[in-house]
Amino acid sequence: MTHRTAEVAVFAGLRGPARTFSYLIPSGLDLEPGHLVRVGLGQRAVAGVVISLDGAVVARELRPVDALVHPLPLLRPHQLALAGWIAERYRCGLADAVRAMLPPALASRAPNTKLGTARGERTEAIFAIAPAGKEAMSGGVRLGARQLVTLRALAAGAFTARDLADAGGSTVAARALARRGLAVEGKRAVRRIPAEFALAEEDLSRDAIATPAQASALAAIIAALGTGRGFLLHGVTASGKTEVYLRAAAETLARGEGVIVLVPEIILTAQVVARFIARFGDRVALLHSALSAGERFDEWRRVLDGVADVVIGSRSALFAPLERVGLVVADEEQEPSYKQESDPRYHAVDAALALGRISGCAVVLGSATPRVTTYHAARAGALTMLPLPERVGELALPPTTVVDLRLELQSGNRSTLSQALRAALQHTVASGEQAILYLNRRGFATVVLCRDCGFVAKCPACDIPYAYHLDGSLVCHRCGRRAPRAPDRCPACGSPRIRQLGVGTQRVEEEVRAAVPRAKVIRLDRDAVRAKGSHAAAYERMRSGDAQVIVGTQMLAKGFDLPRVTLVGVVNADTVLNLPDFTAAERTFQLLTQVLGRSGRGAAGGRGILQTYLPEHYAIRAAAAHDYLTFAEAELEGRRRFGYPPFGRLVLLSTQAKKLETVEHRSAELFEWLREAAAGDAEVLGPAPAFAAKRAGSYRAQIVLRGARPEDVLDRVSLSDEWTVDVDPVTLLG
DNA sequence: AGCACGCCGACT
DNA sequence: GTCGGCGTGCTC
Repeated sequence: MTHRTAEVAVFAGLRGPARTFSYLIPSGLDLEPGHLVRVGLGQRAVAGVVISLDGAVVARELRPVDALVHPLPLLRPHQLALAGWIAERYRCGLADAVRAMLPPALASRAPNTKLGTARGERTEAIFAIAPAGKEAMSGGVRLGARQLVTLRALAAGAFTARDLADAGGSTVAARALARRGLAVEGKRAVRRIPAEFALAEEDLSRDAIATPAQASALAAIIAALGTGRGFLLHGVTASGKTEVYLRAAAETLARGEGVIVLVPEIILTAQVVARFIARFGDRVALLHSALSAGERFDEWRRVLDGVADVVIGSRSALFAPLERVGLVVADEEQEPSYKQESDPRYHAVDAALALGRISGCAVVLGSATPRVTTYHAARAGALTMLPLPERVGELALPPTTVVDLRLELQSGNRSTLSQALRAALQHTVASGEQAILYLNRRGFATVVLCRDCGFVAKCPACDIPYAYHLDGSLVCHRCGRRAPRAPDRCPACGSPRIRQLGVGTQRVEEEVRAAVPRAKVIRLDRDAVRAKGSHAAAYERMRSGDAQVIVGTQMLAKGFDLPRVTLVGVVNADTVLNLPDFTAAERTFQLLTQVLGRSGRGAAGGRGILQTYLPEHYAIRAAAAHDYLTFAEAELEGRRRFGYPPFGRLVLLSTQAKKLETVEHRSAELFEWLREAAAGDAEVLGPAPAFAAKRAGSYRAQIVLRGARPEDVLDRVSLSDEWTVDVDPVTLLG
């Protein structure tokens, strides 16, 4: 071989699936996989990462690599191996997988990317008054007004830019003072930890002594460090999973290996994050999507430099460049947000298990309500089951009543609150306790409906019913389109008997206010939470006892650890259950369990009330009985019957176009190709309109492959980029 | 993303 | 006869 070549994933913003390009390695340039390089692409110079060496089938003139951007590889060998697994499993380009492993600031189309040279720690300027400055204050030296204010602030003990600004001074003035010898300037390392992660004192005391179940779970995990073993830490709410994570992490660090902790929605699990920061301090790097590009880069850089070796974040934190990974934790492993819904469409928990096989790290999946696929794997021995059966401090799970809404309706109660729920609410408030009322609007939005002809006001672009808002306006919850006023006569038949029907948080809130007029009621839903920090504010109002009842949607299900809540009411337990999706029952059970877990976290105990039109359904009965095993058995039986995961795997192919005809033609054509290509290896289901068949003016259709290795079928057809491919989708509702 | 090539309307 | 619309297609 005369010339060495490098396969390079380029960050050029190319449309379509990310591709790699081959380049010659100039002699004398010592390239390794993972190196960041600059290469020419067309007219431009772009950044890219070397993925492999000497893999090119040289069938053309190759251009040479221009230069090495950073002397050290940015991706560790285990990361490149994981990228390979992702590309293979999810049928995406290797370049896509590699791009997901680098901070966006690096992997974007920055033309002349330079890697920041800082050692990973940011610094801020700090100032102090000099002796000459003190003399100057007593007069004699001419000072501008701003400088004088700044000098006084320094004399009063201010030293950061923030202090100076608060006092009316500025860093500019302080620098000027420093140049004149009246002040001194210095630097200090700064870690910007967002305020919501600041540690509450009680978090420290909660790191309690391990229970026997915690101790044996911990021992099993520690014994498995380095073996690549996967675990399911199956513990009910408040059973102390976080403490197990913390101790396993400490042991891993003691062995000189790094730890990755995945959390679903960082803001909602701030307690977990706060406890890790409390325990491990500056060794913690936070990586999640709410950070700015710069912050994210800084945290990533701290990991690369080895300054931080505990990484906490949402799914992409799995790709942190730790030199050695000893332990990966995925908290709340059932959360669908672990699936990335853009390329590469990986599932972070499945990818974590793959990383375990690649690097030998132990992988701990934690959940009170694991996916039945995970539970099945644990029962079959692919994962080790670690049960944490009791709530720490012997808190009882709240006894829960199922209310049959059909009977309520028959007895003439047309309110959204059943007699039982109303009475419980009144009793709770009268006893000085607190209540959470949960409702799921999805699939159950307030619609405007004509009582005479059945006309429903719909969004013209999406063909789904408009949601009625209390101010009289109509809003499409898919595309955001608004109609300022609901019609007062039916556009179809002219009847005036057209009005809203259904349940929204606003309506529940009103009925709650009517039921308990003396209570303070907070509403928390997507509309109410838009203002930043209102989630935390609502939590604080409940925690302080300022409010007694909170009414809201999904976002109540997590993180609300309120000891004075003794009643959780679910206004409509079965809305998710009615969705046409293979995970509908599982999501329902998970949601109900999570919401019920908000009740009875204090000494006063608690109870739950589930309102439903399907009181016999196993998901609802099992949730009320806090019986995961019964739920899982029933659910797995159903999955087995229909070949759904874990008994078969799925690939979701979806497409969209402006014209219905285009979509229909395109999907019929692909369906036929797939049928031939599948050759019995997989079932081809469809083509069908997507659940949201029309969205933002486009029609959508989908085809589902179901089988043992359905993605293999894709290798035998050529898919145009009009199709998106989702291997192991977490929902088929798209 | 850029920047080519490429085939149809109103202009010097 | 030419300038230019942006519709596919390629970039190692």
